[in-house]
Amino acid sequence: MEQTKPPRADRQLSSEKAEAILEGGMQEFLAHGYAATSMDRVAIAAGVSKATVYSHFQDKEGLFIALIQRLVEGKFRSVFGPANAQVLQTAPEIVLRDLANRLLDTCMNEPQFLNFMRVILGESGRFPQLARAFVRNIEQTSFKRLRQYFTTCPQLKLSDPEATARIFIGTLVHFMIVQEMLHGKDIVPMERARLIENLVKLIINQAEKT
Amino acid sequence: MEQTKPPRADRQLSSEKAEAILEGGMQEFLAHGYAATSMDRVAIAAGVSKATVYSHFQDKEGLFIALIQRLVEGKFRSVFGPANAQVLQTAPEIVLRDLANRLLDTCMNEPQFLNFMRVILGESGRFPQLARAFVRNIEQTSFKRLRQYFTTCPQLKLSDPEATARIFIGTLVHFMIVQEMLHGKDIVPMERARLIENLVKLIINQAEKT
DNA sequence: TCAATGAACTGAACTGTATAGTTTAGTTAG
DNA sequence: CTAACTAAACTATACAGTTCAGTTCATTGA
Repeated sequence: MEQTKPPRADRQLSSEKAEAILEGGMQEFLAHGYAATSMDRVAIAAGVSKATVYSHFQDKEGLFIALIQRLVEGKFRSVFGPANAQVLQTAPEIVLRDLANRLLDTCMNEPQFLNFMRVILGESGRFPQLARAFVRNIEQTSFKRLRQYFTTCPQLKLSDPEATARIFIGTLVHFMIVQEMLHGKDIVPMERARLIENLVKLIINQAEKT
Repeated sequence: MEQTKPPRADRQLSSEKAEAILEGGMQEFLAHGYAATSMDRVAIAAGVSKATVYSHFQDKEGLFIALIQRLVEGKFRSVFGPANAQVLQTAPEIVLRDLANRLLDTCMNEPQFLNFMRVILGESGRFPQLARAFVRNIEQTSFKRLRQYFTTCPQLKLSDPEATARIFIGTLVHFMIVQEMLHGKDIVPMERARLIENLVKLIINQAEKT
């Protein structure tokens, strides 16, 4: 078969290649971590020549940083869910339960999210700027949103909304880490709904008490 | 120096060398992660020849697994602190506050602990058996201990001690991850005592309510 | 309409270094 | 004497990053 027909003539646009490289780099880096990822495999995954990779990004570290920054600022920023508008009309019990469920759902529905967290946590010693970007874009945002809700919700009068927000998010994130990331589901089983129910009640009762 | 009993069946290798290799491997693997650690540097760190490393351990993966298993079962098992005996006489408020402080202290006092967690979390996708060993030896143990306390403490009558234990530990572990591991101290500052105070009050009030 | 230009890209070879793991010849110590 | 150990060389592979000759294609200019 001597055919060499190029089936499709792609327009040579630099930004499309850059996009493909970031996409291929995401696959590789999230699957194997920083050190175990090779630039040859990134180029193959991106469907691009190695030289093109190095014409768009300075080096392996530069690609990795650009890639993680992008994920932190875009793709995974929505993990902690957007706040609805008329939540203040709804009972806090329901709002909080829904929020918790949405937060944990997002981790399951984004299959890459667990690997993303693994890379962020595993490389947080060698790439502290990426860890800080994660905190700034994801943790801080969710703290702020929840504290805001705790502060403005008429039925809730918490003495320290910020600390309560930390307890809420911390409980759920740790649950996700132990059950999913560390494969603890069968070792320390716990129904998601049961944990959420207790967490929500703890906060509601606290508010009623004051 | 008293000598060890010379067993004969299998190969008899010096346990001192094995110890040194595990120690050197710990330094290297915890500092650089699995993929970025070289066996040459492990041998140098252990003060041992490379051939000796391979006579004690089958390969890099075998050394890594043996090493992490050991850390999980020994060195870092105490992180979540031993339970005292006469705690049941003390007010729960004080017991829980002390427990939380001890838990967070241990992370600071064991400077390697953060890197240990980074490796466990970062490699949990490629070494699920190590992640499970971590859950079995550290998370499960602390859940059990705290649930036991919640169940037996006369002043506390929690409706779900297991879930409450998860909330307690999850809040503290997440705090440690965000503030220390992800370098979030300056981005999302939070006094440790303030968080602990709120967490403890949340649980105490819940108990009084019932 | 048709070259001609030039920038983006390709594939493959290439450099230099690092790696996992083995082998060998020789040394130490019980 | 022997078994653990050492130092160093060695094999074979992989990697980051570069170079280069050649291809593709859109734009230009006549």
